[in-house]
Amino acid sequence: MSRPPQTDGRVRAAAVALFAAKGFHGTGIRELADAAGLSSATLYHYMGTKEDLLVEIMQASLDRLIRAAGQILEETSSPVAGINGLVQTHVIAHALRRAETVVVDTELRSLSPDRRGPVIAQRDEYEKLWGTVIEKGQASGAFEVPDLSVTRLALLQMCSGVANWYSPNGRRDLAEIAETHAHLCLTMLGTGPAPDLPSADHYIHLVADIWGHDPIP
Amino acid sequence: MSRPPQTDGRVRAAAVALFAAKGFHGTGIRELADAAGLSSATLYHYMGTKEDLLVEIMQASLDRLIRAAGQILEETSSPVAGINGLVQTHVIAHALRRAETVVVDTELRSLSPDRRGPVIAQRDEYEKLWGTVIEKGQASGAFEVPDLSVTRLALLQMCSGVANWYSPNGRRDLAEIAETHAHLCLTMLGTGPAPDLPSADHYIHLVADIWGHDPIP
DNA sequence: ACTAGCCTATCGATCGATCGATCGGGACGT
DNA sequence: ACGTCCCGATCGATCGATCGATAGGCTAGT
Repeated sequence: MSRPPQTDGRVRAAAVALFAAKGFHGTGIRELADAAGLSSATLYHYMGTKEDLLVEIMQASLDRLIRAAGQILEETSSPVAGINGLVQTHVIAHALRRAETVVVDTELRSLSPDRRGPVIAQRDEYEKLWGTVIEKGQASGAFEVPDLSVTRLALLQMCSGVANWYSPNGRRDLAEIAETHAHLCLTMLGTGPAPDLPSADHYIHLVADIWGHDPIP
Repeated sequence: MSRPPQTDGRVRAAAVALFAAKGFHGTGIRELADAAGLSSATLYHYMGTKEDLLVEIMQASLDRLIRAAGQILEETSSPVAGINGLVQTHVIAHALRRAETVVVDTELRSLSPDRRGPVIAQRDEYEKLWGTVIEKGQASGAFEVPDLSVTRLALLQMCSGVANWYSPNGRRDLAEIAETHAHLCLTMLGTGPAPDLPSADHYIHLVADIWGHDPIP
């Protein structure tokens, strides 16, 4: 049932973990090779340059976020339900795959200028999905926000922070954390209590479908 | 009026800027020496190791945040006014001194384990000030939050994010941004409209007093 | 069935460059 | 003469990356 560990995947998994823990420039290729169970020479059979590997990791992660958001926006109609889904999914992904999301959130500055553009474009594409929903909520009177883009940035930043402190062994369980964030965000947007929203479990399954079910958190 | 550029300050300023822009491990000491207008050998006349320099920068920054927060908590009585002050000051400091705050927020992982403890303790001390105010607000019925520590983390993360995108040449001016964040935070905490809070200018002056008035933002 | 040719996966050795850090000594003010 | 400030030269270590070589497996031709 569970996939046998392919070398290519081992390299990427090791890189995600190390880049998240010690930073891109703080991780040497020998260290990376050791973690993947290879020599540093063999590493280059599975990747281009070290920067290529970083770009692939970031783009794959952003691609999953964008796909998840698109799926949510298809299955919801109201802005309230949309934000609820975006927030919970974002929080759950940042908790269960905190290594790769931390890399996306912290290593943009490690990219050379010519590699940075496409990654930033992908990030902007994702953030634009949030902006659109917030704007619709504002237009329909469901939300009441003082400033659209400041609010969008504040929401995203707040939800991304989960990756910095979530622990699977922690006091609170994931569904609780996701729902708390959704509640905080919707309150911040000025909505009253919202009925009939999907439970956190729904979004946990959605994340598992897109990111894979492996118990790596 | 303005202080003549002291070499020691030039070194620290250059380090803050470079560490923020390229990361600690992404900044070489020759690069740092160039930016400070010195040789790499002379650099060591003004600092210990490169890691010593990083620790000093982080501790100085956290010390200022703690002093600012302490000053605010002295001059306010209600939790609403307290959070308003903490949020606005945090936002303004993260905007006007975004380089040093970015270093604090992103380079903890670059510290060796024995240097990390004291810095984390300082960060925890600062965050505890927020936690105490939130707790008092919850106890007095001024706030209505689903989870004290998740809320504290969400608030802090959201306000720190300003350092990632603020630009002095941007569309919105700083007072506007700070007040928007205060409004979002207080709404999130479930308070109604709060009268008689100090304007953002008050906190801009407070930040200038503690961080210095230099136009380096 | 045997083999020649090719592809994938792997490694030890090593490349030039850069890393953080140190040395001995010069210049200058007091 | 002593302390402060400064640097060129250089240290050993490590960096990211490439080299040539080897072992094994698959395929095609005979």
